Amino acid sequence: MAKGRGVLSIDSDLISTTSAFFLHNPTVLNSFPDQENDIVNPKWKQLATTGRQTMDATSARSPPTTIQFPVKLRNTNDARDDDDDEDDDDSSLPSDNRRRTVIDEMDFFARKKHDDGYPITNNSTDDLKDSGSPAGLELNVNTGLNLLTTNTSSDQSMVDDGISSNMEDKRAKSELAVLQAEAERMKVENLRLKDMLNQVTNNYNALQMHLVTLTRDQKSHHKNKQHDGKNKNNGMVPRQFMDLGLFAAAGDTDDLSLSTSEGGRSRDRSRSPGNNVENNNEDGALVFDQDKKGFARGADHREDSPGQGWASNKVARLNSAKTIDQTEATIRKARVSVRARSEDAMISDGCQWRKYGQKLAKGNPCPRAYYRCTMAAGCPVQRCAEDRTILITTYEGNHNHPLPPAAMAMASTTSSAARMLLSGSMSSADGLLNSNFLTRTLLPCSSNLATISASAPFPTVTLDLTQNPNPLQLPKQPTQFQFPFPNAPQDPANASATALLPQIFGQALYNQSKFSGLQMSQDMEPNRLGQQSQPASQQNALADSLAAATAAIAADPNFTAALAAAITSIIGGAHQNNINIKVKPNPEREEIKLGIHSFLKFPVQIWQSRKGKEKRLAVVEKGFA
DNA sequence: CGACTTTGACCAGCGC
DNA sequence: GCGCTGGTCAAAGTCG
Repeated sequence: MAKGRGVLSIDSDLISTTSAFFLHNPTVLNSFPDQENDIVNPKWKQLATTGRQTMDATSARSPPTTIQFPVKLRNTNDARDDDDDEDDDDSSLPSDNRRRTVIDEMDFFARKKHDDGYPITNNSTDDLKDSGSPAGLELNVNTGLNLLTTNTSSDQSMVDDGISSNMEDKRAKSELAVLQAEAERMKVENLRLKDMLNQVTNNYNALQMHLVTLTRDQKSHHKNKQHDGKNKNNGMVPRQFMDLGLFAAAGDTDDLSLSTSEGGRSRDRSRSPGNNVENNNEDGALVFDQDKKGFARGADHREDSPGQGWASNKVARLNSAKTIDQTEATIRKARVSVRARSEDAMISDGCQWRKYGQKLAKGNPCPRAYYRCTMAAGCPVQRCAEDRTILITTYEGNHNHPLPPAAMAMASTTSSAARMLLSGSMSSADGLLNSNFLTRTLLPCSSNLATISASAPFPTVTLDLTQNPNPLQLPKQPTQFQFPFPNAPQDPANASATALLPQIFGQALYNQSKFSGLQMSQDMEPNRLGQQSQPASQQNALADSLAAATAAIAADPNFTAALAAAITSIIGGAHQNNINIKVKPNPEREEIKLGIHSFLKFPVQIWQSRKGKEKRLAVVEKGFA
């Protein structure tokens, strides 16, 4: 199996047989020929140890130590020797039959440069120049795709038989078209399923609301008989629209007076996913307070049309206001808690903080200090710190003023985390479920870094900068996202675990991009991160995502159709994460770059070993410094 | 003297 | 209703 080299390597056969890329062809795992002889570049090896994971499709059997997916490019003369191609060791190869001539390879890729009709140039990134980018992250991804198909005749014919490139192009184009159609079909189906899910969810909510209404109505009538008609609004209680979960739990109009406080604090958010509305409501959803004849939310009681009567036709307006206020209030109350080891009283994050209070929290010998940002009047960002050794800094709100560069990092971090949290808690009706999901999937590679609290008074993201991987936190992410890390022992469970990936990795990637700030936070205090102190923390995140994607693909051959979206997402995430992905030759392999190709929506570089017949594709991203 | 910290008082929310 | 707690205010103290 391939030892990682830290380069996204795709079986170069796919270059010549683009059609194989998405075909659900029988898996032909690419055994990397020189796995034993291939000396890993020390630097790359280091990168691999930082969390780079093998993306080799064979990882399930024998987790590779890196994500590199070295794929040999079959010698066109090897068409008849497919079975023997697995033995790629350059030195061991019979020179005549196994070694692709350099000319062939050069021609192969050179054609891309000059042939407009080359099938894999369907996207517009072929203008990518060789990464003159600074020596930064080398992201080598072993896609683990079964890109090598049994149909290698095209490759062979292309070179050996002298068939014109036009025919090959036509064939490849047609196959590409088929694949694109397939991808489109799956996309449509995915959307359809999504709609179905939404519809089911809506129906569920509607039914639940209806049930609550009926129950409440029944109880209200019963109450009215006993309490002098104290409550006149029993027929339609607006709160049920606002706070379905609470309302269902309360089920009594007499409790409405408590809704302001109860809704925000006392209810257990983790009660059930079905009470998802409650989750949102707790942190800002409007709650009708009958005693006050108006709306209040959580802690602050913001009057909205006091005394206004309620009727069913107010629902739309109410929902609209609810959405706005939810967003506003949740943004205001979302908290980002940063844990870091520090001897100082507070983290120097570039902002000016003024202490305005200090309390001794019960049961905690360490005082809790309250700070207020003094860079601008009314800046809502506050933080408190406690504990002697571990400084817990809780940020709440967003700065309402320009920040100095020094403060940008933390501000960005917390802001990103807060947004992530909000997106997780508000964009979905899953409530707690969603939060948990976020925690596990959004942070597949950093679950030990960040946790999301759904039970706290306010939605809180905790960024833990103090720890090495913490066993007390999420049960070792791996149940969903573990991939063989370099030097990590083989874990057969991974094979089955990867089966779950197709369902989640996409969103994980998407969410991870939102969570870039968390990764930034790692970089902010590299010395406090133990194992994560290496500068490749971001790379790790991306590598995990890549690993997830590729492992997912590897786990399910039928999933190859998602490759385009997957890697596009990855690269997209890289953009958002501002991660510099670059590729450079592997000196150990004496590689030469053959060219740059557009592939999918991202450019790839093609590298070839000078001596061997191997080629590798490297996903390359440029433009980041 | 201004900025900042300290610290006790105050207030509101929450639980019992 | 009462007490506890968290959060805030503001006066007094400290420091440069």
